[in-house]
Amino acid sequence: MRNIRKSAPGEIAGYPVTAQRRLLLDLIREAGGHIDAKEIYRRASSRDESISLATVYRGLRLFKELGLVDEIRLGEVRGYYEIKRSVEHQHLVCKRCGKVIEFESPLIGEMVAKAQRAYSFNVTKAELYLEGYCQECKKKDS
Amino acid sequence: MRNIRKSAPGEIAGYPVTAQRRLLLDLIREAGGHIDAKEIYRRASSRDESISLATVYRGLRLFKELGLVDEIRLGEVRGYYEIKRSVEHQHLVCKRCGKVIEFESPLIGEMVAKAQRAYSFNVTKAELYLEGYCQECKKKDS
DNA sequence: TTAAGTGCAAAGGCTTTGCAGCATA
DNA sequence: TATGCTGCAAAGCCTTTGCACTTAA
Repeated sequence: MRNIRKSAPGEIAGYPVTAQRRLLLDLIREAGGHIDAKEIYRRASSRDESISLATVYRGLRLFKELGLVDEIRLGEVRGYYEIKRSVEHQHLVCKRCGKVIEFESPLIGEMVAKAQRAYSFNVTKAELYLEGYCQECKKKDS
Repeated sequence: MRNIRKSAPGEIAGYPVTAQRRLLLDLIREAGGHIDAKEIYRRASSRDESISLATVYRGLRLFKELGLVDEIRLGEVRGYYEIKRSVEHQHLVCKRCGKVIEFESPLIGEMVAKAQRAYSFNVTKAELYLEGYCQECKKKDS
């Protein structure tokens, strides 16, 4: 983990705000939900032909370190990114059609509290991943 | 997903029980907790010099499909395997020392039930991943 | 001006696959 | 005996890195 600079102007605290970084953040914001590096690169390329995949990955790593985006995993595959939101949310994924539902649950907080007490941990991150079949896919399969 | 054969003798239902597969399953059992492909390969090689990494991966894929092992993710890294147990359990990982605590929580069941109702999903898998700092590492860092 | 970012291409990990030979059932 | 597993090596993905050039501050 590199040192993260404190205090700074611009949205990418302490780091140079380049056109590429601005573009990448915009794209992740516009994506609304989760998006992966390849898709970010594809969309970025249509606005800036010369942007490289390496820059996408370097940007994503920086944004993660700064807490601007979260890297999440859906199913077996990690490498999806989304803008960090104030409220933590969890993912429910359909194994057949790939639909992703985001939801919040107060029970998560309870579980974190329990685990902290039981194991004397200081919990900094909690992810719940649920997988199954959505209503339509249940029907289609039967 | 390949077709899984029904009804069969031996522990690897319907599939030939080869020496390699038996060895791999033994190793995963002996590991007790989570173990990754590389480490399985390393340990397997010491008992069977000629076993190949491809066989390890093919075995793991088969065991997963048959429900004999679970593939889990710890932190950013997926690719850990463990013998499937009857009771679902969750993981709590220390970001500093890497210690992994497994725990069970009845709240998971509640959350699954809630999600099923709220989104008409048929939930088949639930994973909770908690990350933070254990007691010792909290002390050391301060 | 100068530390830091960028593009390009090459390299790294991990995982999968094609193929010929071998083994289980 | 016949299906299917194995070892080997090559190929595939995704991600990172080295280097020379460019740019934000």
